[in-house]
Amino acid sequence: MTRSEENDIKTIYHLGGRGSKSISTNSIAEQMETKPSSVTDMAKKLSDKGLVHYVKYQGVSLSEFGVKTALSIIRKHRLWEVFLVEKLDFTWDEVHEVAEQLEHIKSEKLIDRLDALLDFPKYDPHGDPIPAKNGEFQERDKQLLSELSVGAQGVCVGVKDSSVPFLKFLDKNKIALGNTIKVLDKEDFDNSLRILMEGNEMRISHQIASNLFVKKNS
Amino acid sequence: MTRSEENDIKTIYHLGGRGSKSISTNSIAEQMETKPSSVTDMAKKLSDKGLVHYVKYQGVSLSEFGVKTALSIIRKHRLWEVFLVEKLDFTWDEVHEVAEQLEHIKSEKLIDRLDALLDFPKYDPHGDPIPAKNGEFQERDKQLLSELSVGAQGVCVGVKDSSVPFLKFLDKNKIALGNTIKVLDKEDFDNSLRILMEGNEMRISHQIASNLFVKKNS
DNA sequence: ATTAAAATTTAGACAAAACTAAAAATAGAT
DNA sequence: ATCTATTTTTAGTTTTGTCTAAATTTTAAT
Repeated sequence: MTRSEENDIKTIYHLGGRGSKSISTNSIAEQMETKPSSVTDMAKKLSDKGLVHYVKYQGVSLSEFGVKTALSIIRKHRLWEVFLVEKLDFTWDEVHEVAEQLEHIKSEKLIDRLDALLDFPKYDPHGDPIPAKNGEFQERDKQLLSELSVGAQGVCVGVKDSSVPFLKFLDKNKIALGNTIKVLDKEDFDNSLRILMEGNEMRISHQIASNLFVKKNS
Repeated sequence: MTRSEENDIKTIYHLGGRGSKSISTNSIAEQMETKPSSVTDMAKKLSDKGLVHYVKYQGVSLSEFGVKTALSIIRKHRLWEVFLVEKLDFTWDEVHEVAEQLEHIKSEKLIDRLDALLDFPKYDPHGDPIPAKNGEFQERDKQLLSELSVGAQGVCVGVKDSSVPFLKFLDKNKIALGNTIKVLDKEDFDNSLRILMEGNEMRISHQIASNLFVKKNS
C-alpha cells in the first residue's frame, strides 16, 4: 500500500464508509483537500485491490479487508500519538501532524513493541479508542457535555473536535481529560454552561460544551 | 527535501563525497541499486538546490550545506536505531531497515525529544557516532581487532560491516559491544586469531577480526 | 598521440499521482 | 415526466522519478 492509498482508506473510514454506507467521491475529495477526479482514480485502484466496493456514480464503501486495513492504520496513528505525549512530552495539539507521518512506517514488530512500551493503552490523547491488533476496540461510554442536565456530573474523557485551536483553547483553560466537571447552571439564551471543574467555577459556551465528551457519573 | 533526495545525499556522504572528494555517478548508482542515468538527473537537481557540487563527467561532492543535511539525516537514522534497541528491544541486525524509514520523518521537535528520551547517546548500536544537532560528532578512537598484536587487549566498540549476516553471526557467538577481548595467538597461515573474550577462549577468522573495531586498553 | 574500452550524459519513454476541462449521469424541482 | 443544477466521470495534461538506448566524454593502453 502506498501512502496515498492508506490516506484514502483512512479518510473513507473516518467518513463512515463501512458496511452498507457509501461515501461520495466529492466528500472524500473535500476531506482530503484534493479533487474529485483524483478520488475517482483512486477508487478504481482500491477497488481493484479489493479494499473498497465502488459503483460508478454511487460512491465507495470499505470492504471487510478495507476496514481491517483502516483500523490497522488508525491503530498505528493513535499509538504514535500516545508515544509522543507520554514519552516525548508533546502536547495533545502537536501530535496529529507527526503521527500522520509515523502511521505509514511499515513494521509490524515496531508497532507491537511500541504498544508494549506504552503498556497497551486503550485510548489516545484525545480520548479516541485504539484498535487492538485484531482490529477490535471499544468506543467508550460517553456523551457530550452539552447533553448533561443541570446538576449532573461527569469526567472529561474525550474531544469531538480535535483541531489545534480547540485543543489549545482547552489547554489555556486547564480543561484536560480526567477532570471532573459538574454542570451548575445552563443559560437558556445561548445554551452556555456554568460548570464546576476541579474546584473552579467557570462559564463555557455551547460550542465548547458540544465538543467535549464526558462520562457521566453513575 | 523528498525521500529520494535525502537518500541520495546520505549515499554520497557515506561514499565519502565531502570537501574535495568527488563521487562518480556510477558508484552512487551501484550503492543505491539504481541506474547511473537516474543519478545524473538527481545530481542536476541537487546541484540546483545547492546541496552538491556537480561537474559533468567529474562526479558529485557535497556542499557545506549538503554535508549538514547528510549529518542531520544520519543523526535521525542513528537515534532511531538506538531507540529501537534500547526501548523496543530490537536486535542490532533488525534496526537498519526500520530506521531507513523513520529517518525521513519531518519534525525537529521529535528528534530533539527522542535524543533527550535516550539520554543523548553518542553512539548507535553498531558503534557509529551520532552527530549532535549542530552536526558535530567524534569518531571514536578505535582500530580493527585484526590489527591488534598478540598479547594486546581491547574492548569491542563497533563493527565495520553492519550487514545482517555478520551481526547475526556475532550474536550467535556472543560477541557484543562492550566485551573485552584479548588476543592470545595469531595463526600465520590464515591470519585467524585465538582470543579470550569475557572468560571464554575462542578462535575467529581473519574476516571476522577485520570487521570488528576495538578500543585498545592503554 | 591515437584509439578502444569504460564511464557518463542525453534524449526520449513510461508509470504513478495529481490536475483541468469537458462530457455524462444523477437528483431535485416543477 | 421533464428539465436544470449538481455531482461524478472521462479524457487528456503535468510533474516526478525512474528507465533504456544512443551519443558523448573520459580514461588508459599502446
